[in-house]
Amino acid sequence: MALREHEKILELHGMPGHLIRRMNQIAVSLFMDEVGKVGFDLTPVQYATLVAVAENPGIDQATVAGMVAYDRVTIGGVVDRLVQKAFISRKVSVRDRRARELFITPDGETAIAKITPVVRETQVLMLNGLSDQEKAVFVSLLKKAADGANDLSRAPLRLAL
Amino acid sequence: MALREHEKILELHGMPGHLIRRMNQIAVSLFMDEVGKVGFDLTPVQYATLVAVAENPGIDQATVAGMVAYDRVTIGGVVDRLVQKAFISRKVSVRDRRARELFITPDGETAIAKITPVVRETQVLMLNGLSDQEKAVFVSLLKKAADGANDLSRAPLRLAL
DNA sequence: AATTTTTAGTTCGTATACTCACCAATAATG
DNA sequence: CATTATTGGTGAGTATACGAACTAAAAATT
Repeated sequence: MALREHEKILELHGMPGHLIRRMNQIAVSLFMDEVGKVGFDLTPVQYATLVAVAENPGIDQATVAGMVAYDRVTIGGVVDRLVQKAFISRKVSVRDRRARELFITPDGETAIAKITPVVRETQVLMLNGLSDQEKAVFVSLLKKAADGANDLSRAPLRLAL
Repeated sequence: MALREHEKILELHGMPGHLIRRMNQIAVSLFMDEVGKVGFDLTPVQYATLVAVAENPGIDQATVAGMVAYDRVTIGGVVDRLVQKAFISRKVSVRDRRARELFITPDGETAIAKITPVVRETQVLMLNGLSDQEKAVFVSLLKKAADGANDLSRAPLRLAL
């Protein structure tokens, strides 16, 4: 490789923020690969949104955004693409004409059924550097950390009462 | 809130992939806030790139990309913005006319000096849901997991020999 | 009931974070 | 030494992931 005489190990590589970003890259990359292998072109965000709609028929976009911890704008775009793929349908609510009610379609149900087992496998695969015991500890700390710092996020998780 | 009668807790919320994404959101959000407070508008990626260039004067873009685990295209854009902010300079290499040698400017040095302490504090803040001992365990598992799955990433970490 | 405030969704703008395809230049191979 | 393969950087295209500002509609307040 060119021009590589004087590299140093950066402090960066021990920082949780940097490591978390790398893990996120790995998780997204793996997700796309594995889901692609079974014939679907779906991102992690699209999958999360699809599941949230499937489990809560008629849910509106803002509530979905809260459930999966995204902002409204991003979810708007994600829903656009899921509608285009015919995995969900969207219609103006009669009760609140500002809101759009979301429903899963038969194609969407099929996609979830086919993809979900792959997603579960992916969750294990992405931690294949850790032992089973370490995996358990890691996930529990991850959960604790995410909950503890939830309010620091721009798009905090918001579950209904 | 509207339309929120029938929400369920999603399986999603226990999945490492989802939790990692949320932690990443939190980390980025916190970084921007804290760095903004001391008067700088710099993203985590821009900071990582800036540090890599500062520690390795004359480094080319592809090598920087490997060091911070990004793809070449993204780093190209990041470097564009850092050059525009006058934090780094870019010139065509004499040894390899394809490559661009990157150097930090005095303004860039100042920025690093001012920002680095804030970044270190941020790393602790984002884990404030964990005890000191848990923080240590978490970071070490994070490192192990990221190294173990490095090859699964689209933009794996590549350190020089 | 009229006004104010809040909320759902979208549009616009910016910055990652990639893929694919391409060009120019270097390195490797016969 | 000529050809092939690889590499550094960029352009085009897609999908997050936000902030700010806007419209329309509903909720809260006076």
